[in-house]
Amino acid sequence: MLQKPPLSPRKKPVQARSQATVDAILEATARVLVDSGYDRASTNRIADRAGVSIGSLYQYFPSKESLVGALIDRHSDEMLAVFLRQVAAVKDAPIHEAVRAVVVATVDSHLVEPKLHRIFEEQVPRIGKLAESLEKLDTHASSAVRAYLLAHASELRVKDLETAIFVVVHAVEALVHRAVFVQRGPTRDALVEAIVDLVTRFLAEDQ
Amino acid sequence: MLQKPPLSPRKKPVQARSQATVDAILEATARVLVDSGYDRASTNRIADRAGVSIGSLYQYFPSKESLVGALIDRHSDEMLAVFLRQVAAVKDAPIHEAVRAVVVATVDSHLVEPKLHRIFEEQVPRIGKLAESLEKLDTHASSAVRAYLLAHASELRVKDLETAIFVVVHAVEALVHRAVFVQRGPTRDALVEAIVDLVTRFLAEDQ
Amino acid sequence: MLQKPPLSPRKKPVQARSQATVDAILEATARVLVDSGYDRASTNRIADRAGVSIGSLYQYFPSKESLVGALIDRHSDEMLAVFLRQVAAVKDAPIHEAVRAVVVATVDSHLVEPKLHRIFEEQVPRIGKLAESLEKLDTHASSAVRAYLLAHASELRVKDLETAIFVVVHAVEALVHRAVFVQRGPTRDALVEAIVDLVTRFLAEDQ
Amino acid sequence: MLQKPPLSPRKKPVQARSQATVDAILEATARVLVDSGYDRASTNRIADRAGVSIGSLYQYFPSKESLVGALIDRHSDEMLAVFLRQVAAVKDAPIHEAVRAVVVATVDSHLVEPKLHRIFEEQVPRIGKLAESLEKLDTHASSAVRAYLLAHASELRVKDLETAIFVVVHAVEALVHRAVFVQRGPTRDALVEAIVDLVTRFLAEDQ
DNA sequence: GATGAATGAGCGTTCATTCAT
DNA sequence: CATGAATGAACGCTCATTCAT
Repeated sequence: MLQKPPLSPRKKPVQARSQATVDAILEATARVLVDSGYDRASTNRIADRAGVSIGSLYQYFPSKESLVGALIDRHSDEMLAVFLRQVAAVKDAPIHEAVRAVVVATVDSHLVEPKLHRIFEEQVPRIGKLAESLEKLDTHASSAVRAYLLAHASELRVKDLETAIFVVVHAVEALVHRAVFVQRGPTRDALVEAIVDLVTRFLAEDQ
Repeated sequence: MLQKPPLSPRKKPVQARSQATVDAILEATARVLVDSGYDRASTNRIADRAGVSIGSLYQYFPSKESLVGALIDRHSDEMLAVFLRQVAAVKDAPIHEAVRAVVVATVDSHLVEPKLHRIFEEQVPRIGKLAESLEKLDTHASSAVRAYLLAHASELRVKDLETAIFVVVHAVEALVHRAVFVQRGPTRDALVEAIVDLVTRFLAEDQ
Repeated sequence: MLQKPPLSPRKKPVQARSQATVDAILEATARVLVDSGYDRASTNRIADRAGVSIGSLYQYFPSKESLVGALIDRHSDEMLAVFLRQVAAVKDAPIHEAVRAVVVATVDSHLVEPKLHRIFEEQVPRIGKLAESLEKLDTHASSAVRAYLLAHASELRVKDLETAIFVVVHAVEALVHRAVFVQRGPTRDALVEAIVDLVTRFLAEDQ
Repeated sequence: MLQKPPLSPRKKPVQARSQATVDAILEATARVLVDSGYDRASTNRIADRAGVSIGSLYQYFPSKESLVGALIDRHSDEMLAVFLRQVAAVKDAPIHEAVRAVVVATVDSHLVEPKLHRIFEEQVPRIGKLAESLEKLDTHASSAVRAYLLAHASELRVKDLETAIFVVVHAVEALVHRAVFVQRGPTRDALVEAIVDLVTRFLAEDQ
């Protein structure tokens, strides 16, 4: 379901043109969402910005929901790439270091297109297929965390692994979201330290 | 709930009639939001459901935003009442017990009108005045937590109190929200235990 | 149809109260019209400003049209009073002096409540009974001019008196309206001179 | 009136379809205004009458104001064409003849679509952008008069040219409007004679 | 395929007017 | 008589979607 790098080279020219159109539409969607917000992001406005007719837009995306869903998917993939790259580097590191990497990676992934991400989180209704798209990131992040924790099970103080994953992933995500987007409250650095502390103490005994 | 002491005797009967209408409108708003979601909750539909003309609705609420905002305020007050009542009971209790009370109180407050709460969290765009209303609960919950932590500062291992409050309040809220509403994931009881553990270890040394 | 000074003193007390209410409503109408314009001057807003219930407003005025019509009548009476007082003073004066008096009187009558007058002229649709009310001033001004011209017929160069009256009254009115309200164009004094010149040359031979 | 020289060949067929729709909408606007008056001329009614969806109306006119403004512009252009054609023919004629031509041209221009013109003058509120559109005719008529008077300055008795233009244009317009639309009063022919007399005596010495 | 004109249900909101109290 | 809560038709306008060209 993810569009990975060009694995199937057949019909490239046609696909290349199509892909360019699709990209233009998705780019326009992102820009209109950021500029106008979800409620005022009409498909006509998006087609205009993409330099594409509204008819063409509907050729590639059968509904507004599918269009926004595709953009969310694309954005999730980008965030996930940032997250996984950083987390992969510490897959053998001790817990404290790994936790810090997860928190920082979460922050960095939130900085990919922060305005767009904020609109996804705060304006797009979590309904129908959009809800699924918006959950995608969690699911994949959970997998990465699961892999690490399974490999380091002996160092953990928590017993119920699935619950721990759930707690860690969602606590980190919620706190980072607020750290990145909400003005009031502690500085971002102070928060990162606190989140690392919170999660580390939860997962492992003091060494 | 009306007419407590005769402080302002003028317009009392008038107000009673109005209040009934206002209540009917707010009730209808809640029901329509739950049944149809925020996007399909039109003011005309709400007025219909309230058994009231659209004109009456606009006599009491100058805009859809103000109507939803009023309902959010009302709902926040109810949740807050549940939360504060339970938290007040442990204001002198040791940290572990207090944290458990906070987590359980958060869960209970989420069960006041869970479907409505979910709409507020997941469908109402965090924009303009609605954003403020949606923040109300956090602000008040933070105050309660602040009061407790200030009184128990000597027992805490965290130094930066404001950061700790921020972390605790938002982590608990985000995790409870998911515990209550999202089907996949651990059982609610397991989660409550884990959240208590997470927060307790963060705030205080093992005794 | 004009309310002249208290000619029928019976039932004074009752009428006094009613009259006070009516006056308050008319005053409020004038103020709301000036502040908000005709389109946004709702009967509810007017009743509010008058410190009177909407029900009472409709007790005295059966429709918005009748309310605005009454205000136009009242305003026309005030303008007419100013106009007639000044014109009466020159009823035996030579034409040039009389014409000047008419023009100046027209200007002065436009300054009674200029903002209100402008709204009557530029925003109130000339439809139904309102059209009649708005014509009232013309009719009475024409009568005054007619009386003068009849008395000075021998000095006139124009033969068709009714046509002359029509031309004089409406030309003066249109030009004075623009002189008073429109920013672009000549200064008011220059215009007054020109209007006097226009009308004098039209009515009489140079002496 | 379309497609004169092939200057911009792109979108020509497209434009033709659009232009037909725009024309239908403007025509319907004129008819609805005449039939129902400005206040009852709703955009939905106009779209209905044009045999076009309300959405199409708003594709071409972003607001009711812009729609009525466009119609006023179109109508002003038509009136102006009639006026200028007749006035141009006498640009070298002596004053008396030129004045007569101006008055007759003003009458004729008022007969282009008299009912519509009356609506514009008497029902459309002179507010915002509509005020500008409604002034358009005056401005252009003034220019034509200015050109003539400048060319014939030596024959004039008035010294202040701008004031004279102002007086002539607005007096003629106001009187013609009444001559054409108001039932009571002198016959139209008598009025035309009187207006010509009024203006001629004002501008020039008897020859 | 691409185009963009066209659609129309539905939205939030206003306001002259009525009528039970 | 006065009140003001209640009414509801109607308004200007948006936008996801369709379909003839």
